[in-house]
Amino acid sequence: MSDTENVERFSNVLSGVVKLTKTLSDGRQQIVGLQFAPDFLGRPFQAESTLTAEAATNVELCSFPRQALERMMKEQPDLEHRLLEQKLRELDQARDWMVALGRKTAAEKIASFLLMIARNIDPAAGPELRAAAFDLPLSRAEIADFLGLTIETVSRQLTRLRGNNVIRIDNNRHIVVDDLARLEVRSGD
Amino acid sequence: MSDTENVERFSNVLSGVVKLTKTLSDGRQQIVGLQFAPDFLGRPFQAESTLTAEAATNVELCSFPRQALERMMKEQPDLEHRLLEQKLRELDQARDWMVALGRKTAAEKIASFLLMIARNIDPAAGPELRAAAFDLPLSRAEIADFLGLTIETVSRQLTRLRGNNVIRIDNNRHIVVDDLARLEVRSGD
DNA sequence: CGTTTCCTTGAGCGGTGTCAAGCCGTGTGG
DNA sequence: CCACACGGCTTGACACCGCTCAAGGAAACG
Repeated sequence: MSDTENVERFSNVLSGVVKLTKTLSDGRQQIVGLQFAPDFLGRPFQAESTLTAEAATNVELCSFPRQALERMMKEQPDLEHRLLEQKLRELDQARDWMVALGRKTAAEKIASFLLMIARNIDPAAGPELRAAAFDLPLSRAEIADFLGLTIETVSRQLTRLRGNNVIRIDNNRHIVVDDLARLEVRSGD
Repeated sequence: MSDTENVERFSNVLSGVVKLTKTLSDGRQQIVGLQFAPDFLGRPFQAESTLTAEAATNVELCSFPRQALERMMKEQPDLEHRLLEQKLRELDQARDWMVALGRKTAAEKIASFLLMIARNIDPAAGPELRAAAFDLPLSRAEIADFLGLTIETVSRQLTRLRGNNVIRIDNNRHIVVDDLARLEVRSGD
């Protein structure tokens, strides 16, 4: 399952990573959100703005039509409350990335991105893990679209982190971070 | 009233513009949201992330403590629903700006910013107005923090738009746009 | 007046983009 | 099994946009 998803439906992400993309008329793209399990997926109450949801990895979804959701919310106010909390979290995340996009250097963006993946990819991991190993859910091109960079800059910055022994890279996708604190230092926060 | 506001309280913006700012440890700042009348202001259900709300212009607020809001929401589910819709709009706006921050040039950022102000500053104006005149609610430094640029770049791009007769500038703050379509062409969307 | 703050303008530099070449792993067909 | 093509990634050379640093103008205010 790595196709574009219809946003007129709603889903829970059971496993995998879904990317939310916006595209300018001349083709420039920006990934504006990543949804990990067990996030909720969809935008109720309005015609969607020009937003595309696409699987970034193999994804398992629990999906149902818009009307079903809105009916369920009427019957069960608790559901609307949980939806609100999820959307508030997404808003916080979006604003964190705005700082990265607007004010961080390429090196800081890459470090922040790796940290964010390390902390989200394993749902079981607590907030205070010291090391991490994971497969990148995005290609270099997708990372570039997420960070507002080019493929080449992403590649150069990853090579640089490897050269400084902050990360190891296997198969272009698998990343090992022995000391997350060293990444954090470079994330600019 | 142009002071920092306590985010442990909640408010309706009755008039004026409030800016939401995030700051990195070394002082770099990014404005992550602008709230116009009649927007709602505040972040329920959780310790606030590091977000500062500050009046950008003279502002009138209708403010009340956190607990009052959460009590009112329990009693009146409709309120929680309206809050959800507002937060969904804020999320859409945040994602629009992520595209601007990540993928637009300085010139496009400035054009997009002016368009956005023109459309929000007068709550009465419909979506299809052809011309606009308004006072910028932000200083050059604040515009820079909003667009991920420097003061100098903001100034140069505004001068350039004036040189091309797309806008007129009085008193450094008052902007006149005779043809919004010409701005839209330069906004990159 | 002088001072301050905000803004503009210029000169030069650097980080990131652009363009181009080549590498590596994988799949495909002979 | 090899030859080849292909996509994803890396690396290098160079250009340019936007940043840095610096000087000075304009308006507000003492």
